[in-house]
Amino acid sequence: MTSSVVRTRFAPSPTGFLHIGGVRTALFNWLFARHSGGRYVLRIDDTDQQRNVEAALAPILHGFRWLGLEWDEGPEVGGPFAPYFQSQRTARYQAAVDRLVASGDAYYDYATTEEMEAERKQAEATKAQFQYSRRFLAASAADRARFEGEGRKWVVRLKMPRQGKLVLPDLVRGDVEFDWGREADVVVQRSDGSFIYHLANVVDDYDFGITHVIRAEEHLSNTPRQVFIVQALGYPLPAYAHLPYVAEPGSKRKLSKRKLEAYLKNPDFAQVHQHGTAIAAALGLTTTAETFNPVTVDFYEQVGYLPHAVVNYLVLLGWSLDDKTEFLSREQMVENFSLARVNPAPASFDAIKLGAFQLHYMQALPPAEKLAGVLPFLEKVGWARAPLSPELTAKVARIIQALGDRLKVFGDIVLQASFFFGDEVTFDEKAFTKRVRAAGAVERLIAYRDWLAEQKAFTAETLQAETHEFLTARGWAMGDIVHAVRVAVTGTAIGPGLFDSLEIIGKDLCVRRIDRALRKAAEPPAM
RNA sequence: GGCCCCAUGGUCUAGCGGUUAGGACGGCGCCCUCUCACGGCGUAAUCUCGGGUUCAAUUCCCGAUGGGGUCACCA
Repeated sequence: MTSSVVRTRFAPSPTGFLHIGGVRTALFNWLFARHSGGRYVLRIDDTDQQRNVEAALAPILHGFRWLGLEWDEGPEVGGPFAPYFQSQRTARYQAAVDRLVASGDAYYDYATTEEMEAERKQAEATKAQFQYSRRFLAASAADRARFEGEGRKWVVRLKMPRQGKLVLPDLVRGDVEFDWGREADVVVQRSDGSFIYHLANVVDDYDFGITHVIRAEEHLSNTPRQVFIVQALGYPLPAYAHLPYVAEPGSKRKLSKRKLEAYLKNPDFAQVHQHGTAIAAALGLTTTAETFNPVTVDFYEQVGYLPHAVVNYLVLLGWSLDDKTEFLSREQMVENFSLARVNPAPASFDAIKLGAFQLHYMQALPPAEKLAGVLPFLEKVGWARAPLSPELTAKVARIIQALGDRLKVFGDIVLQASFFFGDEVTFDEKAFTKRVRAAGAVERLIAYRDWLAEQKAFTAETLQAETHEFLTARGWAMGDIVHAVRVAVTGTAIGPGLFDSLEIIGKDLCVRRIDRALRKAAEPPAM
């Protein structure tokens, strides 16, 4: 299985969610393989017999595809070393355990959990370093028969060395040293016959010809036992690179998808979450902490981020090209990526900064692509249905143009363009009070309404020019009319340029909406 | 607690002995302006501490402190 070609892997367990930290690790594996002209493998760690592996895996595979992190071998694409599911590879693990036992590097152990726990407590009490006595180690068939006669159950443990040091070369951290004597005789096969991750992991990496194990730092402490298995089995040692983990917003603790509540106390994180939630609400999506969380990539797809913005943000979390490059194309990333430039310190997740990348790439997006990106959202709220008529296409294109940079994510369309669709408009009461009920506003609004109804060329450009004349003729300023008209016509005080809005809405509807606002202004304010 | 890792502004980072410590996000101020965004200009803010080594330490070494990871019949 030795190969001179670089082979990396990412091994998600099918949990149903693609964690942003996991994506960063996967991205670095992907980039390293692409940079080296190697292969990137996706392996599924489903040793825990879960029920709906397929259902739990689908969103993860979908997320990777959305981000453009295609795998060369793995689920759905196959490959020369299939199967890529751990649950289907147990024969390989059994063979490895048998060899380990045969060579004396592992043993059947018959200690009960309680007995093991007692030894651990004992060591703790005397402040001694815990080291299993191995008194239930079965050295022979006779031992096994005896223990089993006592009704004991076996487990297979590694017989770890109790002397010497392991010097582990790490591509990110340099040499890391461990004392073998501090490593426990960990279980590799459970009493039910199933296998522990570390064993499966080593066997799979060997079987798949993985040359570089690039994973998060949390695995560093577990590496000695894996190295022991590698060596006992006579496998070549892969190169290791332990990446810093992605930390919580505003903290250095490891990011976890289970702590949404806590992260929402971070104002920046909360702001991004709230923006997404508003879009989801407009789309009628039911959102839960599990399915709708800025720690999960799903969130960004649902809200309408550009995948490359997410990738560009993530590649810079722990890696940099130089002192000033912020925006990198996929090609630049592949060309320049190196493990040597990975920063060993953890980096906290900053959703606002991700938003800055999103804005940048959105601004650079050609109008046709914006139109395509916005379409699914329009369909979801029922403002449009594919295929769009030429008129609707033109209207949406015009709206996107008018929205300009206000359209930060595709989902913003449903938040910011509602008054361009349908007849009725919902008035923002605060804005209505401030702008329409203001002193003199109604009179000016009536005058403008009558004037507007007479206008022939109803384009933003001419409306703006003509409005100026309208105002100077009366000695009014732009501010005297614009705010009330905006609220009357769009219902809200914020939005695209007023004349763009008037043009898109059209004369008749503008007049009707102003009339409605005037009627509302004539009524007493609702409490 | 043991072991291991880490340490430049609030955040992401550049720096690999001599720099006015650079960039980005965010903040603040001003400008632009029909609102909101965008944009422009400006501005504040960083080398955790203590010892060495050296003519010279943010940079190299040691220690402390702080932060974090990991110690399962989870992955």
